[in-house]
Amino acid sequence: MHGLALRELMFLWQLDQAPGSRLRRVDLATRLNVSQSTVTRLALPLEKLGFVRREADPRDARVGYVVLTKPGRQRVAEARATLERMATDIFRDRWTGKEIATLGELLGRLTASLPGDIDAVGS
Amino acid sequence: MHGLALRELMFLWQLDQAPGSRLRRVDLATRLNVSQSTVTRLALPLEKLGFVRREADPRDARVGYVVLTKPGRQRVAEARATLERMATDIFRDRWTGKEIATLGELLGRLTASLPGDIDAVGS
DNA sequence: CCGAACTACTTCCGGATGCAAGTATTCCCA
DNA sequence: TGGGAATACTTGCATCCGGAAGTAGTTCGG
Repeated sequence: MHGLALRELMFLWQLDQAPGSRLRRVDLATRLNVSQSTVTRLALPLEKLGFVRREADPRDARVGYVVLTKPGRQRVAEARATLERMATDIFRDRWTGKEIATLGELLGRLTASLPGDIDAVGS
Repeated sequence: MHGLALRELMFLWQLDQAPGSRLRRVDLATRLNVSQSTVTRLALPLEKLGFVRREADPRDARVGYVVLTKPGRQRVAEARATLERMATDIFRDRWTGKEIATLGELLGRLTASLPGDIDAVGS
């Protein structure tokens, strides 16, 4: 049918980068910059597809881990590869390494100096 | 209660910049980078608040203009002022004019070279 | 002058998301 | 050590949005 939505790839990718391929749901939410509800809802289909699996914490019954399965890791590798190809196509022959670095640095500083919510423009 | 949402300000702002303070709904959608449905829905509350008014085209009965009213223009001016204060606060003492210019130029080139839809990552 | 193609707009539908409320569990201190 | 505060998570609700479908009107070729 189709591949992963970008946000699903980011979801799996974070797990792939995490030690033990596992993350608490709160931490995953933080790293993805989304709410906990979103993590809950994103996880469901990925569990059904067998890309992630739930695990409980033996010490703290509140926390639920999301852990990347073997098929999940395989899937991330493929998706990352095609995403990297896309990125390469975008930048090759149009951007120098220095320009990319500059953009990255400026964007980092910009997000750092931005307020959390600029949605409401005072009356 | 509260002020305008950012997207409502952009809506009114586009009208303010347009010749005659009026725009066809399609063109407004294009300038705001949103769908026509969104323009329809955004316009409704703004009409009720009296910031914009509908007008028909005498030549073409299909098109509906959105035109900025006098209170609307007043409101845009206020909101723009506070938005500019916010922007000034963000950049002052942290960014040089040259850095802002560089960021703007790089972002422009980036969006120009980006594909429309990168939401699906091929299987 | 007629109908097909096109255009402008609205409405309906489904997807995505955050927040608030609810549940369960753990922490901490008086 | 008992109970309020804090934490992790899920679910319900409201909002926002784009695309498909529907309506109305215009254009153009034959």
